[in-house]
Amino acid sequence: MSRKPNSEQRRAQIVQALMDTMAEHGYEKATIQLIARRAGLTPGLLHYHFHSKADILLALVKALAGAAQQRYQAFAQDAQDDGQRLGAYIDARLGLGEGADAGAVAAWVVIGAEAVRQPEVRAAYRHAIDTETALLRELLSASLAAHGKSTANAQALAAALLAMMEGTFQLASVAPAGMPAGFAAPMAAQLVRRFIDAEPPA
Amino acid sequence: MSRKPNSEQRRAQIVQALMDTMAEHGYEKATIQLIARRAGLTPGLLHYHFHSKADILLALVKALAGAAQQRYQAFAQDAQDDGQRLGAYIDARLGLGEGADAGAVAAWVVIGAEAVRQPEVRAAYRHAIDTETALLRELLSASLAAHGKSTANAQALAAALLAMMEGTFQLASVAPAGMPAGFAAPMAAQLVRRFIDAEPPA
Amino acid sequence: MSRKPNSEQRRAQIVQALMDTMAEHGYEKATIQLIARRAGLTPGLLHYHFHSKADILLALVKALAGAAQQRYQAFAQDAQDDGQRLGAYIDARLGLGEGADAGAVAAWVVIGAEAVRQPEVRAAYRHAIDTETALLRELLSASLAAHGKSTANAQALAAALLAMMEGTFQLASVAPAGMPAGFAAPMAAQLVRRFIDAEPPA
Amino acid sequence: MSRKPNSEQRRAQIVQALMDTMAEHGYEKATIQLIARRAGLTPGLLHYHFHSKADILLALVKALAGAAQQRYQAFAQDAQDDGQRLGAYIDARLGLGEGADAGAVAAWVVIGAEAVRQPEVRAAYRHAIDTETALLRELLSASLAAHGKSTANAQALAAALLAMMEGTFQLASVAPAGMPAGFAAPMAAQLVRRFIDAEPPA
DNA sequence: CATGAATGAGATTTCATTCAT
DNA sequence: AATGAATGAAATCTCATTCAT
Repeated sequence: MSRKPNSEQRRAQIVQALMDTMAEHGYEKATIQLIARRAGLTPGLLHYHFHSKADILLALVKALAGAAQQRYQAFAQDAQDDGQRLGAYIDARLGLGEGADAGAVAAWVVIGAEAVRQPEVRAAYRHAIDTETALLRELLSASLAAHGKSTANAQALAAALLAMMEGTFQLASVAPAGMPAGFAAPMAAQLVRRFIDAEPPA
Repeated sequence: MSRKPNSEQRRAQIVQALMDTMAEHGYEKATIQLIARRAGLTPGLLHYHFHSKADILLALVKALAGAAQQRYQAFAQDAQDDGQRLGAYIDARLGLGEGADAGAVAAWVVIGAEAVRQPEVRAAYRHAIDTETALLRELLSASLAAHGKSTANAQALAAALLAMMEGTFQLASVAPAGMPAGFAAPMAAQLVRRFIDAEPPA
Repeated sequence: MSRKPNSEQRRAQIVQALMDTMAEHGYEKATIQLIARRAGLTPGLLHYHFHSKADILLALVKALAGAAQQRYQAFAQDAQDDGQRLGAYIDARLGLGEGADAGAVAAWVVIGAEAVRQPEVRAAYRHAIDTETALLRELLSASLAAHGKSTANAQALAAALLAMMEGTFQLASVAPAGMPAGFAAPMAAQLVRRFIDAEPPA
Repeated sequence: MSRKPNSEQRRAQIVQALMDTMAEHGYEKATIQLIARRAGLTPGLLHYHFHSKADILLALVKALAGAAQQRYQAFAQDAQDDGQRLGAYIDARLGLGEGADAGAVAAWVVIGAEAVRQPEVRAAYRHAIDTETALLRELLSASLAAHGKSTANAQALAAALLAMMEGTFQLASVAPAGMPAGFAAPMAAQLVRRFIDAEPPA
């Protein structure tokens, strides 16, 4: 009798098409026409499933943040101690393993710039950053404590590490020359390890 | 008795207005009308002094890169050894001292995203990054050598440090909550110092 | 054992939903989606029961005209003479009694403007107006005759009175400040009575 | 050197074109394209001089209200007493003399319906109505007083008369059959005169 | 140098209508 | 009867760029 809803798939399809298009053209030049064409849909249908283009962007921000969380969960599954969990986190974010996606990274960079001007994007971006910072601080605090070190600098170290990650995404997207692919994760891990080793005891 | 040409002053005025406007609205929404209004000029005059809007953006990229160089020079003026020069660099980039400019930082973030899609912006952005990397590698190599350490990792460390800086700009522009203002420079310095201390000898 | 067709009920439901939506959003902005939502139906179903949106509008015009007729019939039921019938008419149109409906009035105003451009709406609107005029002229003629007055001006007086009613709907919908609620009917009645009293004898 | 501004003429030209187009097609179907074509301009230019289509409509409301005021002033110029001023007012609004404009009347009807749904139009419409009501009440009070009558009903009478005018515009635009052209003004004048004559003394 | 009106291409968005289920 | 996804035409609005003055 009634038609079977397929909105969820369609929405995911559209969000994915925005990501791909944005990675190539930026947000403004990722026109509804282009996104629709890439998704194999008509422009009108995009506005049937999303109120506005900005709404698709918000859905993408949430999708990327969620995917990052899942990626860490997958990487951390077999971790046995705090040090391994921290390593898993760094690998999940900076490593080249399964699921690394240059398009997603480029889209994330573009989102970071859109967050400068779109309040709603900024809020979603901040929420993702805050969640990451909290997780990272937790991991760092655990590692510091496991080595009998003070955790006073855990927050600042988390922020610095997160900044390094965001910056790595930026440089990887635009100026990949400087650092050989795959060096980011080990270097970040080493910086953290040496920092922790040199911390004063608790 | 010719009238004194004021082109250079006008161009600088326009570039500055683009920077201010971009920091608030992003690049695409920084319309010629808005830029002109902010500069106290008329739309037509902008195209008299610049061939296109993209040209103003390129001029801005170069202006910001040049200003960063100058800021380092000023900070390094009184440095007495390699360690102090490295500290001066970090302070010039991440410190809160004179000349720190939230607008310039936000504009730089937006430029980073435009570099994803505009080849000419990407080239100018890469050139700035490459110049920075070379300078930073030089400073790190000198510091490593001064401590009798191997300089093999200088390039990778330079890249990581640069990434941290770019990421700090991003987070400062959009999600300033995580790290207290002014903590970025000391934390970066400490990460570098401990890394160097732990490096094996040359 | 056939299922009972519910078309008539559905049609009435849809027409009512158009009226409510129009009173708030006007005709053009009363989209099929909005009307359907207000009726608790789906967009597709509206086109199952009506060929087009314009058709729903025509049905509404007729429904409102018919309701006005019924309202007069109900008010005039107990009238004993021509003067009471005329008073019943004025009360039915301008009074605040049972069945007065701000939404219907606002929708009628919107219909009046649509009649400016849609020939079919104009025809239906005119038909309603002509019917009203004829009835009103009849009532006025009877009252004039009952007072031994000439009925020569009955038509013009009917037109003036009808104009006052349409204008009252307009002002009540948009600028209700000027006249206190409930004053329209007595004032109209008084204007008519004094006009009739001052008419020359037949 | 600089270009001579012509915005005022252009704006007036555009407002006039909206009025003509609206009188024929209503507001929604008076597209920017149609208005531009009627004005002999390009669509882009309309948005250069007006922020939005709604802004053109607001300018039209004000222009029509202002024109009505001027028309009364012109008609009342030679009036010698209160009765003549009142007559001048009725003629200015309902008469067929110089400056009567079927297009303006139809546009005003459409504006009245737009006022139902657009708050800014409603505000401008109300302001015009309030101004008219105040003027009319003043004229009626003066006439009543001049005849030694109570002015207690001046406000209600003014409202009724204004409603009659608005309704006459409506019927003239859509259902001109009922009342012969030119009968509205005398009938309105007569209704008022007989009402005043029958009022109790002050 | 400077002005600001003008253009035109292209973007987002709306929406009545259709139709497979 | 009913659903709701899908379409495509058309609307408003934006904006870099041009150009007469």
